[in-house]
Amino acid sequence: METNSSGTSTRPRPGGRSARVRYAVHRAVTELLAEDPAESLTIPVIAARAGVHATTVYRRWGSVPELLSDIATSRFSGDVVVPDTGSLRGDLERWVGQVATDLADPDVLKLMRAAVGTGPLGCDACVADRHAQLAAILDRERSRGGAPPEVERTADLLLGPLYYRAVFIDRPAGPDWARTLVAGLLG
Amino acid sequence: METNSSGTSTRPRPGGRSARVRYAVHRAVTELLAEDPAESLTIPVIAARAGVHATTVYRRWGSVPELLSDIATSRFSGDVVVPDTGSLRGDLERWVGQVATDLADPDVLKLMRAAVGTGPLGCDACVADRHAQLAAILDRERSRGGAPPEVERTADLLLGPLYYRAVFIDRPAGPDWARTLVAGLLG
DNA sequence: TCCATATTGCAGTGATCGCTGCGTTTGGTT
DNA sequence: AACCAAACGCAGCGATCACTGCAATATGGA
Repeated sequence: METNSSGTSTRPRPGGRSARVRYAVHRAVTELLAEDPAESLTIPVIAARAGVHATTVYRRWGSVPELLSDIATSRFSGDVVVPDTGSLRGDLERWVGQVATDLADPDVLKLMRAAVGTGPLGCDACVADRHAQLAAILDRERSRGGAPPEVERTADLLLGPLYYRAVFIDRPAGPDWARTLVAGLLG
Repeated sequence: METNSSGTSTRPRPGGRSARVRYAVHRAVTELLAEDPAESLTIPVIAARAGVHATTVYRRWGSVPELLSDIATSRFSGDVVVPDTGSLRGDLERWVGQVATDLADPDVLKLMRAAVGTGPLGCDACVADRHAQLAAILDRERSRGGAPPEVERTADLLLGPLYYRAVFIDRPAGPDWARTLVAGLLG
C-alpha cells in the first residue's frame, strides 16, 4: 500500500541515523520526565539533552504533545506478553499482574501523566495497545467455546481500578492485589 | 492559630476585589481550556483573558501547575451533595450517579486532564474531596451499625472505572451504568 | 471618617521559545 | 561506484515568556 505508483515518491527512510535520533529523543524525554516532573518540557531542552538540534525535533514531531503521544505509543506497546494459560481466568490474572507490575514503575507514571496532560490523543496512546491485548485474550476464550464478557466492560473493571490507583492515588497496586480484580469480574 | 501574637501581623484579605480577581482567573482558565485544549496555557494569556495583569497571577499562584491545582480543588469540592437515603446501597448508587453526571461535562474532563499533566498534586486535587465524601458515606453506614468496605477499596471499584472511562477512553459513563458498579462492590 | 497595609497595576529586562532558509551529510537505489 | 532524495546541522529572526522594582489603589478595622 505504501509502495508508490508514480515514479517520484516520498520514500520514508527508517534507516540507521533516523532510528538513532528517534531513540535518543525518546530517551531524553524519559530522562527529563524522571528528573524534574514539574519542569517545563520544551523542545530546545529535549533536543539539547538528546544531543540533537532542535530543528530536527520540530520537523519530525512538530510539538511536544505529538512527541509525547509517539513515546507513549511505543512505550506501551510490546512490553506485556499476552499469556496463554489455557483458561480465561488464568490468562486475565497473569495479564493483569503484568500490567500492575509495569504500572509500578515511577517513570512510567510520569510519562503517563504527561501524556494525559496533552489531551485525548495522549490518553489513547497509553491504553490502545492494552485494549488490543485484552481483545486478543477474550477472542482466544471465544475460540475455546467460552462466552467472555465484552472488551469494554472487562477494561472498565480491570484497567479502571489499576490506572486510577496509579495515576490519581499515586499508590500503584501490587500484582497480587490486581489479580483479585479478576474475581470481581468473573464472579 | 493564625492569630498574631505580635502587634504587626500579615492579615490575609479575602475581601471583594481579591475574590473577584480569583474568580476571573479561574473562569479564564476554564474558558481557555474549553476553547483550545492543545493551546499553550501560559500565564500572560490567562491574565489577558481574565482582564488582570500578569503580575497578579505570578504573585498569587506562582506557576500554571499551582494555579491548575487550585482550580481543580475548588471545582471538585462542594459540587456533589452527599446523599442520605437510609441505606448504604442507596447512598452509594445516588452518589456514583452524581459523580458520573459531573464527569460527563467535557469541560470538566479537559480541566482534569490538564491537572493530571501537572503531576501528583494536580491529581490529588481532583480526587481528594471525592474520597472525603466517600468516607462520610461509609462512616454513616458504620454509625447505622453496618460493616461497610474500606474507603480505598470502595474508591478503587467505584471511582476507578468511572475515571478510567472518562479520562482515558473519552466516553464518560452514564449515571445508570455507574450505579451498576455498586452491585459489583456490595455483591 | 481615616489610616495602615494587603493587593494590584505599570513599565521594562534578560532569557527562551518556536520557527525558517540554506548548505551539508546520510541512506537507499541503480 | 554514482546518483538523488531524505534527513540533519547551522545561524538567525520575531515573538513571547517569566520575573522584578516602584507607584497607585482598594480593603478592613479603629
